[in-house]
Amino acid sequence: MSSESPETRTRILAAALHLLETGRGQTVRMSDIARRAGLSRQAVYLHFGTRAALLIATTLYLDELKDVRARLVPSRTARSGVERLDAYVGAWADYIPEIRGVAKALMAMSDTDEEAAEAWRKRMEDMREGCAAAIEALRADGTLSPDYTPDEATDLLWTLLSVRNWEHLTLERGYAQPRYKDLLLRTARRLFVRAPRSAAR
Amino acid sequence: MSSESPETRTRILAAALHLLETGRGQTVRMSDIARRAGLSRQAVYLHFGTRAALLIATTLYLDELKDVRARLVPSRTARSGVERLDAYVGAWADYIPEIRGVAKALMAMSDTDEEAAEAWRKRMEDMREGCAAAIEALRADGTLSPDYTPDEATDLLWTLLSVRNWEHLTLERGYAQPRYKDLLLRTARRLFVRAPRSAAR
DNA sequence: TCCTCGCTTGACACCGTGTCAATTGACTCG
DNA sequence: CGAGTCAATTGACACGGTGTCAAGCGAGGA
Repeated sequence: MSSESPETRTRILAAALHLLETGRGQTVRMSDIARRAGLSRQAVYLHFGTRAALLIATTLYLDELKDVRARLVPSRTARSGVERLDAYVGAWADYIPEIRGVAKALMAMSDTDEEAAEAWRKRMEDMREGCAAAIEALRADGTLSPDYTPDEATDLLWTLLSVRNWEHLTLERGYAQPRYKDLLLRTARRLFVRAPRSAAR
Repeated sequence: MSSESPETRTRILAAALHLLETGRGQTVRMSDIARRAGLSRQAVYLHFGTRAALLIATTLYLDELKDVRARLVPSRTARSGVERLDAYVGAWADYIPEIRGVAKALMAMSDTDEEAAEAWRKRMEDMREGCAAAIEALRADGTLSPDYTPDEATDLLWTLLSVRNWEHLTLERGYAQPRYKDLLLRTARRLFVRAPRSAAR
């Protein structure tokens, strides 16, 4: 078995990642991903059984630590608490959604599916070690903001990466169908005064 | 016309709000809302033309300022920067998603639909005045954290309320179909090692 | 008595996800 | 060289939530 084609899988992941990241806010259909990967829609389903599977695999495919590391040095020029918050939120905006919601989701999972929860706890544990290592590297570089102890920074990073993994799940991002977007914009301005449409004609 | 039934509309909104807030993470179908309001699904569509319309109307139906005000006093006991961030994020978790994304969404709108964008800008302006008034009241009460100047607090509140209005839009929350939730949990643990399903049998 | 109007029932189109069956074409191994 | 394997293909279809349409019903007012 020479051509087990992990590279095809990678091509799919790259296509998905590209579409998800560049077309931010755009709905990404399975067929879009397939087309960009130069494959049929069904080929994607052969590799990843479901859309959910593909999305999760895509987030795991990210070289997350590298991506995140570039953002980890918070602005030292921010003066007020609000400004610091603002800078923080700005830098991490894409990773923040429902940080607390993630914890709740994990708890909920552990209630309903012990086996899956265990797998995830393991994964989170691994990730935490990775975070600690990355933070240690940052500290060694002297690029870690002195506002944070290594432990604090590890906490932050870990939380944020957890979110990165879970945001597709918790927010169900990308499940919406495209037509809703337009509908939204078209109806937004008139619906606040809209009267019941009594039997037309 | 004595029974123009604005109260029916309110009943629908209350039903939607209840389901959206209590069943957090649960998908809320139009039929669910209708059932809880004691109406048929079509009656809901008569009052609000689309799901999007209903969601927007629901967020506007909130007595947002009152709701938010209870949360506006940040923890004074938090010591480190991380802890303060943590307390902040915890308190506002439900309002935070994609704070920056909201701004982007507004910008995008102004590109594509000038009229709608103008209406929203107007609305945002109104809301900002409301925020300033609320913050002034908080300051007068002495309940506003001394960490924030009134202007800063107004900024914060306004941003957060903008998000509150837009989260349903930007995140398309609630559009997912329920079966995906289960699929997600069931497939999560096995898909990372999943091999292509070659022609079965 | 008739008409309006809010609401009902029941059916249907749309469309993205996920499934299935049959086929193609390349590659390896006897 | 032929058989078997396997990735990927085409084409069709079921599912289910949103949104639409037509016809009807019943209460209240002129």
